[in-house]
Amino acid sequence: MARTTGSHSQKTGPRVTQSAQRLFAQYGYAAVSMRQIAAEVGVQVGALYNYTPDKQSLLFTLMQEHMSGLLAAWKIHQGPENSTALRGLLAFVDCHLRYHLPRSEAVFIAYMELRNLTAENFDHIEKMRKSYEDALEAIIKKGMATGEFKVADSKIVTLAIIGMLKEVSTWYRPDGRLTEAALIERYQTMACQLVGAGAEP
Amino acid sequence: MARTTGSHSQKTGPRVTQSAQRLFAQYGYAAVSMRQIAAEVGVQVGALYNYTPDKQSLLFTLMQEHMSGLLAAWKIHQGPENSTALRGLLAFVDCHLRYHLPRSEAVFIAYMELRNLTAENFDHIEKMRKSYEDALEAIIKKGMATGEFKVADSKIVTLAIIGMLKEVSTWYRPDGRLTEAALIERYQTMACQLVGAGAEP
DNA sequence: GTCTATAAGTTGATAGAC
DNA sequence: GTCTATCAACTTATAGAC
Repeated sequence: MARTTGSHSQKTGPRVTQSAQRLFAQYGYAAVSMRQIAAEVGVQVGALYNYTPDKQSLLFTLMQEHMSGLLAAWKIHQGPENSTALRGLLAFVDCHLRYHLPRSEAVFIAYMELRNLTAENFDHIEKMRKSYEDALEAIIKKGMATGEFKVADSKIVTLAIIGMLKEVSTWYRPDGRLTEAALIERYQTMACQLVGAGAEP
Repeated sequence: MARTTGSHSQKTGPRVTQSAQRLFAQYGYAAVSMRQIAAEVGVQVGALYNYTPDKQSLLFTLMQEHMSGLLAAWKIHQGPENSTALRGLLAFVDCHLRYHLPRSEAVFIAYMELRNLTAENFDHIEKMRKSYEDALEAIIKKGMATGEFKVADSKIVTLAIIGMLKEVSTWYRPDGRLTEAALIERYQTMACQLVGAGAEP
């Protein structure tokens, strides 16, 4: 299994992705050069093109995998179809925060770099974002139908909850005042207040 | 009052600012070149430097004026010191949305371009942002003290309300389904729900 | 105040040696 | 798989003519 001198293909690939993620999150896609990424990985710039066809693909892959992971997490986490809307809402808040809080770099990129995607890459990501939003709105509408929730406008409340949850990623630190569990509980309470649901079960 | 050929100083200055604002909002600070701004203004690149010492100042001025305007708007809008916390909260939501909704470009820049500020420029803007956040938290704490609000954690609720309000700027369009007044009312209601206040007065 | 020309450096991406 | 060398195009900012 002798390899060519200097071959590290089992390691360099992931390192390229990780370095791109870190640098894009810190400085922004447009402000980061391929040479900076190469330096972070520890190779020369030409070597990067063994792992990505171009800079744009690096960004798209990061965002696409982040959103796929989020939708997959929700699919697993949402539980049975016949549960109550209240349980669905609590699960959504729980799932959202558990997925986002340990992924601050990917979250930052996902929200900040949409405009640096090419048109077709943007459409792809936007569809995924929309389907996530729709998952929450479906819960709200269900709760309105069953009478569990008292909501004037499902669209506005959906966006308000999403906004409230997104904001957490801008300040949360793992070593902060609140544990993750305590934080989730507070946001579950606030989500319930926004939909006019009594308390937690 | 004869002017030098090609002199348009009374017009070019504002146009530089406006063009920078539009382009930074659309493509991001790092992705926009001074040549692009010049082209949008309708001058050659050298002429821009009659109006700004450098590109960074263009960004800083835009953000600084946006935040100054916001704080000034709140100073006017907040009303008498001895009013109720509930009135204060309603005024805050009203003021926030009325200021932000017609300024989508400046809002976008203010939230997206913080990391492209130099360290000292960032500190300056961050202080202003913090004082705005503090204004809301003061209202929440007052309501907790008077018993108007039932809130477990003033910091978290402050951030949740800010997050909910910020999110509006990502989708609001003046020609949308809801009038500005109707929108404000819905967000006032949701803010009241988050602080555990009864209804609007 | 605006222009053109220029400085000095960076960019994304490719070709070919090893 | 990685390197070096290279490309053409682009970057911010300045100098000096008009």
